[in-house]
Amino acid sequence: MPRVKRCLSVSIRIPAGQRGCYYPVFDSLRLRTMSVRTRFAPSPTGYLHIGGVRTALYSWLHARQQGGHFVLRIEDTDVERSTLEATAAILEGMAWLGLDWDEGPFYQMQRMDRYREVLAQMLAAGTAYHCYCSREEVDAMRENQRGRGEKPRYDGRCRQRTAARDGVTPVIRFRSPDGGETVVEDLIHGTVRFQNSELDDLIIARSDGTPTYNFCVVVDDWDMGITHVIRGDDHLNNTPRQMQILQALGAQVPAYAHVPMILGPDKQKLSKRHGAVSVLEYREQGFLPDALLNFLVRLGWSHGDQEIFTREEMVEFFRIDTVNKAASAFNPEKLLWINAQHMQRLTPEGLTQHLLPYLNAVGVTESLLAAGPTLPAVVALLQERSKTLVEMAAAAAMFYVAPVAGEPKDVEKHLHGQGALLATMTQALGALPNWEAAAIHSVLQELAVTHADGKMGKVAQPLRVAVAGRAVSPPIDATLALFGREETLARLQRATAWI
RNA sequence: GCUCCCAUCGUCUAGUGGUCUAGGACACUGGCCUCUCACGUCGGUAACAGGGGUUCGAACCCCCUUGGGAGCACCA
Repeated sequence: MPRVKRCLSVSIRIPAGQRGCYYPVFDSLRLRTMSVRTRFAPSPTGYLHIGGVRTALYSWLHARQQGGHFVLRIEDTDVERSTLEATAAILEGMAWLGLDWDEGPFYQMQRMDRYREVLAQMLAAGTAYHCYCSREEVDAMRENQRGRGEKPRYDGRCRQRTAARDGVTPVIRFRSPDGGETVVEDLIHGTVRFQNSELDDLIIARSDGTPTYNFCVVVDDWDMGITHVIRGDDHLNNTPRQMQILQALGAQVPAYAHVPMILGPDKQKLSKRHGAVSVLEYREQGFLPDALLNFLVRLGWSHGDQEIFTREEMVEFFRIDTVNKAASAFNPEKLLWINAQHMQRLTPEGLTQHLLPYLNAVGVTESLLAAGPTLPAVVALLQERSKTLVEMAAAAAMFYVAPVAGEPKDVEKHLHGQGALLATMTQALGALPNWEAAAIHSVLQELAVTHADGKMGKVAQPLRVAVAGRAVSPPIDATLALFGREETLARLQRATAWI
């Protein structure tokens, strides 16, 4: 058994019989004085999905809150599946969300020399060895073990081999400890014990010399001085292996936090059929980055009864060790609600900045905007009746582009046979001394009394359909105020043709 | 098959042995507000997976069962 090194969050128990030492070893002093370094390490084999974003967020929050550093690392060693587009999408997604990194992005493909160097060291130190077993041989071994109801694992038959086997380029395997146990002190899951006998000698370099995932991660986390590895809990089973390699290297073992995964609304694994899984799709759908982050941070974590968090509050209140252990289901309705809440809390000016691209997307150009009412004023009216920026852009368009035709259903219901009323309204509004919401409101109220038994709805709805083209809009007085008199009268005039 | 993880309303969660006839939020739903749509506001429906322990006392501790999930690659 290799010498046990001191490390941060692990202890190794010597099997009964070999008396003596228990290496407790939680160096709390060191943990407190060492500056925090976390990382997010996606592999660029697809879009940046929502589950990845949450682990990125947790890592980022922990680093920001502790005044530490957040490192971005791209794990692109799977040459077959990694693409430049995916890398670009990841960076763009992170940037959109404002999850800024202090170091990187580092690319594993650019670190090959370093991996080979470490590999050579391990070979020399005897913590790794060449294995000449053929795939067939290993497959047969596993087949056999499965047949006996055992967990398939390499039996270490090349450990003692000193001579090369002709015509075979060997892989390199890690020489894992035979007995005892490896204990992960996970910040989220607590103490998790693994019997070392469960872990076999894993391949750390392929026969073509390229290093494998578990090895690269270890070397990178070590080199980059990562103090807290925050990642999906699908990696919990990899952790003891990584810890063993770290120990064999004489490196300090970081603290681990394995965050549960995100499930679809049906509690099944989140996939495309659940709708959007890529972050950038959420941007397209009109979600505010802070709202998405707020939703994600609450999925598996809470701070009293608080639901809405600003970015600053997240950084202040978030604690990685209070994250829930159980997987949680993605709830689109709640995301929508949180987004609406964030939209309401922004100032009209602030929200306007977010809205601009979406307006352009629906054809409201800069020049149309310049010719119409001031945008923050429109935003202020729409702010508490829009759940997404897309929805808001659609509603705002009406202020800059007059409807060419009324919604048939609404015209039928509210405008049909109202020619006289429209004419009266046109006249009354045209005669109004000052064009402002309160004055418009008074006029409409008078009209309601004189023409509609005092029912405001009987006046407001026909008017609304006439100027907005549909039966839904912000309060009609405020809407007309923003249109301006000229535009309002023009629209009324045009609407007479719809009747 | 083996190893590991997980388990409170439909969903996200609060709850760490008595203050729980289990709290909040989304969704759903009834009322109020109201020119439409929203917002807001007041109310309602709705949960400790099951079984054993431990204890004077268990949602909280232990064990088992059940049900989910992950891993067991020359993928990451």
